[in-house]
Amino acid sequence: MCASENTPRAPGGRAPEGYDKHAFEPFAVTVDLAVLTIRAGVLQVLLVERGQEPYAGRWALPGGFVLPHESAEAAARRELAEETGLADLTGLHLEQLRTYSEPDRDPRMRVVSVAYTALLPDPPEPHGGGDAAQAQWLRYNALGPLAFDHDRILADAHERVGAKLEYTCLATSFCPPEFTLGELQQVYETVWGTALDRPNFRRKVLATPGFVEQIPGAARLTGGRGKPAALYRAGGATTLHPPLLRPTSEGRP
Amino acid sequence: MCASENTPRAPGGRAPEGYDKHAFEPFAVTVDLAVLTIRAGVLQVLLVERGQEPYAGRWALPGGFVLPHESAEAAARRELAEETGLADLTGLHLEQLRTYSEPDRDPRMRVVSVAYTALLPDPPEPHGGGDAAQAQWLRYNALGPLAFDHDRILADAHERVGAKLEYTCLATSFCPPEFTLGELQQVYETVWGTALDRPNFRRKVLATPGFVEQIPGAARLTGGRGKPAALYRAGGATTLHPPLLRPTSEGRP
DNA sequence: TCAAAAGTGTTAGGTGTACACCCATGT
DNA sequence: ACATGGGTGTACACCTAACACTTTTGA
Repeated sequence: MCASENTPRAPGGRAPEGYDKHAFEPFAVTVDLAVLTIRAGVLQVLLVERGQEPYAGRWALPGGFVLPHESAEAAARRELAEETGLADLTGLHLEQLRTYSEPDRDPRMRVVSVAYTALLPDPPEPHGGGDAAQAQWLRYNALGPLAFDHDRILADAHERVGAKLEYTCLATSFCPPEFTLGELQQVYETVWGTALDRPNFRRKVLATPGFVEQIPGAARLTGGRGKPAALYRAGGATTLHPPLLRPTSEGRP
Repeated sequence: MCASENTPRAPGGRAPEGYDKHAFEPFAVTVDLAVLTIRAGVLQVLLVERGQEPYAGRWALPGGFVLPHESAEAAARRELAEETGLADLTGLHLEQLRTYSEPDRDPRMRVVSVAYTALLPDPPEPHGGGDAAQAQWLRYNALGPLAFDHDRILADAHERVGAKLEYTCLATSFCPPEFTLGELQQVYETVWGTALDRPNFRRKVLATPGFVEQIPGAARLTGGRGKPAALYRAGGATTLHPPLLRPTSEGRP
């Protein structure tokens, strides 16, 4: 609820009379970013190395404080720009994941963090913008334990992205403006960790109106060899009907 | 992120040296509850009437402040118990929806709210517990505009619940411990607002292992007339494979 | 005997899966 | 030629939707 007169229990059981902004222990509100990309068929995550305690030397998700006059989403967008050095975040998919609020998740103070998932096409080299600590792409597999509860946040992000690939057109967010169906399929295979049947994948994608649209006449050689692949753009649709379910989707209770 | 040394921009651009807890404008962190139930085939929402400005006289979602030493989920559970007067929240489905953080969503101060969706079986009469304002069940349709951004929160909750009915066993959370398949179907029909084919619904549910399990020998008359319906319990499964898609699921871009 | 609600059967058409096959290109 | 990756065809199992039909109760 918003600050209301109903059950207006400020810490200590007193009502926040007149909404004295400093009458109770403040919460810090931050954003955490799970930024994913696919480079060379490998799922990669943007991480920063911590220099101080706690968790000094560990990798952590990028993020930062939400400023007084911005929304959490605006904060996420700002932090992402600072961390990657990217000026234009066009083609970026940014989506709220969930909020993590365990009282002891940061040993120093009470921090409530709104986590966001961002998907980037191609790998913009993470040039640390100015004062920010250098951010780096690391393979999603082969990560030691991260700082704070960031392991869990990252796992939640991965799970969410995997699920949304099934029933949305999200996969194109991993792809550059022009891509082949093979590249699109590789997104699914990389995130899901399973191989897909190429002919069936192709039919499924093309049968979904608005998922992709072909760029007439364009083609590109992919592996140096083989038939040049037709190029596609992301279409206008956002949802998949019917969904593109992962194989062996049975038995995941 | 947690409060870290990376981009540690406290309001005003200064780093929060030593994490002075009062060095910056505090955020209030609250929870909002979208509590849904189905009574007599009608979707109902638990709401409280506001007595003070802003939005005096309007209906609002129940909720309250997150206390310093509890998680947002614990706060949601506590507020729900206070608001409904229910001591045992067994059989309750409580799930984080998303976080709303627009800077101007509460005109009095900066309030970041973590919204939760709760589903209750049957209608526990909302006996206002002690000091809390009286909460009431209102029909989901036929709601005037709510206070704050609660219209949007409620719409998001409805959308989320509708979507989760498709691929999870969530529907049993609307039902009492023992229910008929007709009642279960009514949950789907009420939330989705569409009629379903009874024979096919029945087969679908029974073919999903762990969705429901029959109580041997038990039966109940439902409409005063007609054949008594067999009774079922919720099973152990949580996900539906394959999903139970809403009809006319096409063309929802 | 009829209406109402539960429950069963049947069938036509669509969807997903698996796999065989052809096409274009570089080496 | 042959390997490599793109693209097409096809057959079969399965699922779904639609609807006819039977069963059990109260009025």
